[in-house]
Amino acid sequence: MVFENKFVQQRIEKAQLLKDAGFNPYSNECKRNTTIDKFLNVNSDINNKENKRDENRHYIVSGRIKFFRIMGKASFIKIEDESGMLQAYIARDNLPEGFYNNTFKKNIEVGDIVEIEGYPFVTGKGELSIHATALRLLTKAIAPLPEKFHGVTDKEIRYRKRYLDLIMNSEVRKTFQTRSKVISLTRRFFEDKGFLEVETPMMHPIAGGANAKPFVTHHNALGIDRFLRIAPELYLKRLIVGGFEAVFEINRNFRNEGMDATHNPEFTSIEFYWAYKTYKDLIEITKEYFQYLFEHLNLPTILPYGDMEVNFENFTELPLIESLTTVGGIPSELCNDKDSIIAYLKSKNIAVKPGMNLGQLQGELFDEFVEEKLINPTFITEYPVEISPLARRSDKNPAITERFELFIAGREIANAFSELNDPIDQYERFKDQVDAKDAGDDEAHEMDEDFIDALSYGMAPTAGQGIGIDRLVMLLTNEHSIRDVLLFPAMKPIHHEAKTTEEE
RNA sequence: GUCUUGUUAGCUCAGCUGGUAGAGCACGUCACUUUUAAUGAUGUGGCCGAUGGUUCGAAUCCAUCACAGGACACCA
Repeated sequence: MVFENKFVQQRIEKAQLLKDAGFNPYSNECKRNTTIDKFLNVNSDINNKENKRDENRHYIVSGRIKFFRIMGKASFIKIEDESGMLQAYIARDNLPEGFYNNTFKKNIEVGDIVEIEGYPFVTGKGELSIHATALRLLTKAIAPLPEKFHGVTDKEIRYRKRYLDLIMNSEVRKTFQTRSKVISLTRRFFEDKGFLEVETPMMHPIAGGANAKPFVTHHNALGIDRFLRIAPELYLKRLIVGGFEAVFEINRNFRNEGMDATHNPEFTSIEFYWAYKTYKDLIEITKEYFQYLFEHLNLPTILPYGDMEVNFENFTELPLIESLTTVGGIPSELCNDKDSIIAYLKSKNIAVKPGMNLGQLQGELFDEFVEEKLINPTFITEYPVEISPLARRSDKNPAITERFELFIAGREIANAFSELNDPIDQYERFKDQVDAKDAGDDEAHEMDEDFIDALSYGMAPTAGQGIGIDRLVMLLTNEHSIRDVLLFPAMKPIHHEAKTTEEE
């Protein structure tokens, strides 16, 4: 039963008593004329006034009751709206006859949403408050709020019932306000640079653009399966072929993989593609982008993240192979020899999968010995071609690609490269991926013939980049779980008894 | 996927080597017209995550399962 809890029952009764007394427990008549933060700002001068009050000022504020202190014939309550918290002084003799004793004290309680009419004054203890001349119930809460001091701390409740988390933990709202700002600033930044925001399909006939397992869904009318997209990349590049020169898309990707502190099955990224540019230009625009974000979010350029301090004034570039030695401390002579790397990894007790090529092994060295040491923003460049199936080869050295990944606080934040636009090279690389897939790699790419077709019409030299928005927000808000920057993170369903027995 | 730690009242938490459940907040009743987690008095409130087992007896011991947190593996 949904409403069987005794506290809920009690509150439903109170709602009925209010209804019987002529008060609609779900009234729609809102007369609010100011928000709480405005009230507090506008009336900050009250403390200097005679009697510390001004009965000529008249306000109506609304909010949820968070504290309720009855002191006999008068009470203090605190109400909270989106902008802040305000104390109200509710005295019997300032309210209609009988309202205080019969209605307010008996049937109004913590959790209810009310509207308070009155004038500003400062209490004996010095708190700017509203002196109520009227109080109206707007919404009766029939579920009791969690404990007023500790609030909700249980992560499971906080994620499953985010609304409760938001009611009880106002700093959580700030995280999501920051997230929202990051997204709108990102949109504005790229629009101001002349990029066009586009929307490409989320249901793909072939899941491409990344190495990941897709979700499968079904189109009934066509009788065919579709994949939820794992990346928008291949569609955005088709648009560059079509003649758009700067496009971006901010939206969700879906990957059918494990969940942990940095992975949610659906996550938000921005990908942008820029014709007649190279990854060098992307390094510059990325620096500019971070500067823009920090400026508009008012963040300090030396940003704390956990135990770390990240200096955002100091972006550096470092070729991957060089980083193995200078950051990872790996002897440089073994970094270009397969067998030496395998021996080195084994000597460090790291399992090496059979059949890895040189590029993959270098990537392995980087992941093991370098990545977590890159605290200040670092563009790692010159990725081996074997681990960059969609990136353009360097003209000087065909074994490496014109690519970078940006690392901050020991984590990858962005991935970018000059795009491969040679259709025959792309075809060969897809074929290698198909072979890998046949050999059991279920994250390898499939052959996307239409994409090859598109490239064969000619794609202007283009640079493209992806940034994981969730992880970026984690970094900027000093959060350490992706679930704390997602309003409704993915959670397993709770199996009820009846359902479990049914399944067995 | 593996390991590990949790799950007790609406919420935050106690509960010893097995003997039939405890606090604070909230809620009910009473007192109190300037409180700040208001205070004082008093009372109600529990299928101890689920299922099985051991035992005369299980919140407590064992097994399985569910969910969550953390770590590792994979990945963005």
